[in-house]
Amino acid sequence: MTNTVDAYAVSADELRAFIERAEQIGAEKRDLSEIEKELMAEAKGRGYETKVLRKIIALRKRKPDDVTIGTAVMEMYKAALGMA
Amino acid sequence: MTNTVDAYAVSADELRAFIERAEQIGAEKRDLSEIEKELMAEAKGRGYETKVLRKIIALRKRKPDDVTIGTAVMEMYKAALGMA
Amino acid sequence: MTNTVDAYAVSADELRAFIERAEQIGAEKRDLSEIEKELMAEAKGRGYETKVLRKIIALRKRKPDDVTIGTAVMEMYKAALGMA
Amino acid sequence: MTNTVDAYAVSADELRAFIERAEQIGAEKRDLSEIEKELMAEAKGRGYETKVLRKIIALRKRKPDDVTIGTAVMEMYKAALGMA
DNA sequence: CACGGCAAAAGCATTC
DNA sequence: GAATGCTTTTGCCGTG
Repeated sequence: MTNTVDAYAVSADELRAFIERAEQIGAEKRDLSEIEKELMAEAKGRGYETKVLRKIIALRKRKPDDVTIGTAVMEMYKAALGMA
Repeated sequence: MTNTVDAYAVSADELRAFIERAEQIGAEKRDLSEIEKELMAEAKGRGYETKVLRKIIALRKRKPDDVTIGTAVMEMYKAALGMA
Repeated sequence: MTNTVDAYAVSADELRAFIERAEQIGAEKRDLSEIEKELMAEAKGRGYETKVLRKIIALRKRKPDDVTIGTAVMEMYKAALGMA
Repeated sequence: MTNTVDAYAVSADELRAFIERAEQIGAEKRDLSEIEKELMAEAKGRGYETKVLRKIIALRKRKPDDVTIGTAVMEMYKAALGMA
């Protein structure tokens, strides 16, 4: 027979499982961040400017349309402000 | 003989390699985020409050930090301030 | 009569006003950071370890948070996980 | 006569004063952030794209030289990658 | 479905 | 120049 204690125990196991899986995913993300950091350090050692590298990557990630639209609005605002 | 064009070409290959490796890492991170999202959706379907789940996870991550900061000077300052 | 030029001019004024107000706020923030820096320098001159000071401040900022998250569901989950 | 208790008491007061001043500065910074948030919300309500607004502000904050140098390297990398 | 709030991540500055 | 913490940005989720 299933009583409240059993149900609670099952719930605790399930809860713990969810949390541990989430924490595992978090750990893997942190590993990837570490690898990325090392990669950038290597690039820097090879003479590249990591700041610009990151900008390039961000640029490629965005949809081409977003960039176009974004710059169009940007130009409009700059023009309104008398910026070159 | 190595001329500027060759050097430039090599540089381009190397540059491209760095960027593609970084983008690959980014893709893996996004995959993990997707898996995490699905995990949370599953937890929600099982009746858990994902908001609280996330807080629990954050709490467990912070707990070890509090242990780390137990220096002598810290304890002295805390005592002077009447902190537990 | 309102033509596009006038509308544009008005828009430019408004845009400029928003930006200048934002920049003013940014300047005030930087002033505060500067004051904080000086304060820490003074504390250091008085013999305090600023690193520990900052940790104390961070600790006091987190303490109220722990109280905030004391929901019933949270407590239930923590109990199920054997957390204090 | 100054004994350790008095010296300690004075130190505690001084320590507390430093920390409270720092916390006060932190509170003021948070207030400014709140005001900035409201300002941006107002701008959005007036039809401006806050994302672009922030970029404009960042642009004006940087020294003109920085922008030029940054874009030069950026163009070099983009060229090497065959980006438009 | 747009909006605002919230938590995670990235980027940045500052420290030693 | 490595590392820490802070600020800013980004994505996510619930809500009107």
